[in-house]
Amino acid sequence: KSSSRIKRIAKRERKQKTVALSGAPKSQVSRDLILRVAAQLFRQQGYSATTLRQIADKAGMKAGSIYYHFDSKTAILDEILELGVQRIFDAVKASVNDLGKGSHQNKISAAIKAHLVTLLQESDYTSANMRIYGQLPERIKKRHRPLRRAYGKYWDDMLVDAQRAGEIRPEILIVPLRRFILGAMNWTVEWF
Amino acid sequence: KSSSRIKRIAKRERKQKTVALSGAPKSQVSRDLILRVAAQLFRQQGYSATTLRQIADKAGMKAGSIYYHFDSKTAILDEILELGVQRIFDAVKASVNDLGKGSHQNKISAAIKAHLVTLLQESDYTSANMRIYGQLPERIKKRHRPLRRAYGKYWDDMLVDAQRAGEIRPEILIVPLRRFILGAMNWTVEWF
Amino acid sequence: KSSSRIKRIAKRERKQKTVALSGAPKSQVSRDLILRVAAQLFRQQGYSATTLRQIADKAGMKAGSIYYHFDSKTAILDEILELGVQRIFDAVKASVNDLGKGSHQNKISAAIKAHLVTLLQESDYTSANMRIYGQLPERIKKRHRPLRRAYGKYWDDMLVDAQRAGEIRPEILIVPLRRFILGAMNWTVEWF
Amino acid sequence: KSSSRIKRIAKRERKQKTVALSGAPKSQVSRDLILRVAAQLFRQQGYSATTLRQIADKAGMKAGSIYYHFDSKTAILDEILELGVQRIFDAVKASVNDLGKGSHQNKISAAIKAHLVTLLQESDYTSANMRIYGQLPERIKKRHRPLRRAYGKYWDDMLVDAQRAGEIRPEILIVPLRRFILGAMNWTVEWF
DNA sequence: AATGAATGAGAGTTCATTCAT
DNA sequence: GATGAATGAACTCTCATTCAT
Repeated sequence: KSSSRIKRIAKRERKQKTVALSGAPKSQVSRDLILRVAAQLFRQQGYSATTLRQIADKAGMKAGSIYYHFDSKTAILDEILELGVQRIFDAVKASVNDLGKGSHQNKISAAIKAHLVTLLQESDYTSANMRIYGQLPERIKKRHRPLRRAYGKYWDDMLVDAQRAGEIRPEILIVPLRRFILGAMNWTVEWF
Repeated sequence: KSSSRIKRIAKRERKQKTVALSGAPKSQVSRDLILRVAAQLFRQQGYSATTLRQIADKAGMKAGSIYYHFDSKTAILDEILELGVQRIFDAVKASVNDLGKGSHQNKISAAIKAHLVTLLQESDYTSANMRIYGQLPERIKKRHRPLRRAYGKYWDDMLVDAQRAGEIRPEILIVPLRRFILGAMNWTVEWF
Repeated sequence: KSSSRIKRIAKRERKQKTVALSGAPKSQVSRDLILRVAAQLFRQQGYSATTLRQIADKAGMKAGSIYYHFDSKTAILDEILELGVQRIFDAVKASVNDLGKGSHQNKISAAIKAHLVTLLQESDYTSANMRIYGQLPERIKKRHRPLRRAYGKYWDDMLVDAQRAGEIRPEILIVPLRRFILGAMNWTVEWF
Repeated sequence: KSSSRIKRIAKRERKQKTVALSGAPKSQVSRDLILRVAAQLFRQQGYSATTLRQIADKAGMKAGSIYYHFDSKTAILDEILELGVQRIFDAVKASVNDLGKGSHQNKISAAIKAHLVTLLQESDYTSANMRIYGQLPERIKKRHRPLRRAYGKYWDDMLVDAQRAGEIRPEILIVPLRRFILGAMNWTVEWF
């Protein structure tokens, strides 16, 4: 375990050097490719039904080569899981900020639009998220809960503000409302 | 392939005889237990992340013993997949038939109620169905398509009749309507 | 190990009682049937490719039932291995003895005829012997060496007598001669 | 089935390239080693009594590693079965061709010599063939019948020619004659 | 940056064997 | 005498992972 940690750190340093030297990250291409095909396969077949060899095949390389870019199969999963949420989160925040000052309704509107657009654009990552998250072992889910909670909190805050401003009826409970909105949006991606 | 089908049928007949004689089903108990715990695990972790040893553990037996009751892991899956749909289908048909003559709205109402009640009662089987069906290899899904199609057709017929009778607006497309109704109902089970 | 020995003895005693009471051994029928079908299967597929379930199927019973008659799969094998040699040995001895006084050539002639006739009559046992003996683990072969040696010795004695009487040329070595005769005869059974 | 055949061919080509480039065959060494020790074990213990772990042990590797070189246990068997016949076939053809023009007797003589010499040189493969072929399931034997038939036909043609030329008495039936010759030769290998 | 070859842990499965009935 | 149900050990096979090259 400890030796693996050391190796991981060593690898990271190597990578940063490469980036620093070339200006344009070289291996980044393969890395992204792996992530994308992995996300597709995870979505179609589930996480544990997907083989590293399948991923490697689709990415045009051999299974062993993946380990130059990632430490393990879970490392790929982790990154996909994070990307899926993070990209939406970023897009939503950016879109709401761009709005500057607006009614709460406008903000929520913008957030919904940004969420949906990103969802469909990055559908590999996001849809993989939807499909497989529920079936992952607790150990893995735990690592991603903070980010997911943060995104939930962001919505809750937005909705609470709107409610305080009287734009949402006072008797409505915020948390179920947020769950309903996000749930509804997320499953649109499954309709296609 | 055909010989395996013959064996399956032969086994079922033998079993029914035993039940008929003794009153108390003997090995059926183990069989049902295996099915139930397998459905639970499939639902929680997905099909391929679930081990036969896990199933056996939960059922209080050893992995090898499962093969006295089922031919393979897929055989368990197949039965779960079928049970999940069949039980709902049966309940819905029975409920609609019991109604005898009634308005189309009443029939649809009864069907919805029966579907939902069975969904929640047999939630192991039905919910396993929902969760894992999308990620199974084509080869397996193919086997279950006929039954699923038949159930869809049953609803379509019912809805078409209602539309002809003027109880559903004429411009509404039946297939998307049916998909929406079933989809909405099925995902209620995930809310809990 | 020791408890298994005790059980085996207990079983034997029980069996002898049954025989003593009924006069005509009852379970002997099943026993013989098992031996015969096992010999056939061993011959066709080899010892370890043959399952107890296959044997049981062919004998019209269930795998577990075999254990009423035999202690183990090897016990069946042992008996087949012994029967194959013993029956031929007995037939040859009887045939030679029946001859009373005769030339050595006549004796050898009679022995050959008896060996061949029995070989073809009891072809299940004898042919199983031929085919599988060479591939058995040393541990098993060891148990059957004494009987096989005894049969070899019987022939050697007969041939030595013939040689002393001048009916076999003196420069011929007996052991290779015997091996050639028996080998040639045994493989006739494979020709059909 | 067809995809597995394609893979096999693809693998062979890749390997030949490697050989051509490096001069020293790399993984071919392991492959050949596995084949050789497997043939030995199959011969001694039969096919189904032989474990992949036994093969791996003798080849100085772990059981799983075998699957880098072969698709399955049967794939190893198939190759051994083919090699055993093919090598003799090739040697016999070469030897007869080298003879150029000669009497039919000379040809047959050369064929017999080549068959015997190869039989004893490659005794692992050939002797494994002899011993286990008879006990294999029909499914496997079927795959190897064409090659075996071709070799039989080669001898038949040669013998027919000799008979037409008057070097074999006309009343002799060729097929039994060929069977006798090949049978007699093949069993010499068992004498040692 | 990538590959060929190997490994070890664990998967699904088979099978001789046991034993209460 | 025979069976149904279960067991445990061992089997073939898969797969994430490693590492020299």
